[in-house]
Amino acid sequence: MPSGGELCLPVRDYDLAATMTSGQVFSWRRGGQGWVGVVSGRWVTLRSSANEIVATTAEPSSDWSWLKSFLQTEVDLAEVLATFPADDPHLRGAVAACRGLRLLRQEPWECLASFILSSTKQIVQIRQIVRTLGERYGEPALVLPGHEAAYAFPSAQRIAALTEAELRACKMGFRAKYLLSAARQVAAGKLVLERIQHLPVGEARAELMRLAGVGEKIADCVLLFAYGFPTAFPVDVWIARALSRFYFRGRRVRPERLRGFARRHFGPQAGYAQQYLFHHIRTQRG
DNA sequence: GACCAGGACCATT
DNA sequence: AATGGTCATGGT
Repeated sequence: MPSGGELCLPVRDYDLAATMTSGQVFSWRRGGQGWVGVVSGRWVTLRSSANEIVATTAEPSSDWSWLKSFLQTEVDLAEVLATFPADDPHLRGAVAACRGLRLLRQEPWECLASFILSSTKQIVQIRQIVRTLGERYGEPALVLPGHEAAYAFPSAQRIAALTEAELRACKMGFRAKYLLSAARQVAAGKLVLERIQHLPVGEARAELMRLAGVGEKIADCVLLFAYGFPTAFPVDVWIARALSRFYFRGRRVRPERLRGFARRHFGPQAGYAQQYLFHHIRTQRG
C-alpha cells in the first residue's frame, strides 16, 4: 500500500489552467479537481486555490526541487510584469485578461520533441500525438490506487530505437523523420541537451537549429520553455499576425524583423510577453 | 469541401 | 534575399 507524497506550495498570481492550456506543454490533462502529469518520471496531480498549489505524488519526496523547478513557483510574477513597457495597451490588455499565466520550465527532451511535432499542427492534435507516444513507448509511472495509468514522455533512447513507420503510426506524418533524427542525435551523444543550458542564448539557438526540422521558431520555443532564456521570442503564425496588426499597421513583416522588434519593445522578459499575447489572442475570440 | 494549424526545407527567381 | 510548393493529418 503506497503512501503518496504531498506538497503545499504557497503562490500568488498563478493560474494553473491558463498555464497548462497556453500551448507551452502538451502532456498534462485535466483530472479530478485539477491537473495530472508526469515530471521527471514522477506522476503528479496539481490542484490550485487562491493562494496555493497542492501537489500529490505516488511516492513521497524529501526534495521537491524537481517540481518547484517545473512550476517555477519561486518566480515573482510582479517583477516580470514590471519589466514590460508601461505604455503598450495591447500587452497590458493581454496581461489583464490572463492574470496568473506563467512560464513552466520543462524537461529539454520532452519540450524539443513536442515542438518538433508541433509544426503546422493544432494544439489539440499535438496533445493527441504526445499522448499516443506516451501510451505506446513511455515508461509507466507509479500512480496512486484508483487513478488512470500515466506514462512519462518516451526518452530519446527509446524513440531512437523505433522505426519511422512506428512513429508515423502515431499520426505525426512528415514530422516522423525529424523526430527520429533528433532522437538519434541525442541518444548518440551528438547533441548534449544538458550542455545547452550553459551556452549564450545565440549559441544555444544555433545548436538546436543544427537538428533537421528545427528552425528559428521551434528553437525559440525550446529556449524559452525548457531552458528559460527570457528573451527567446517564438514567432508563430498567431504572434506574427498579432504583432503585425498591433505594431505595424497590418503590414506583413518577416519573422526575423518581428523578433528584433520584440526584443527592443518588450525588453528582458520578451518571452513572457509573447506568452501573454499568444494566449490572449487565442482565447478571446469565441 | 475549403481552409488552416505554435514550420521547415528545398527549388526557383 | 525573397517567394512558392511540399510535406500528413485532423479541426473548424
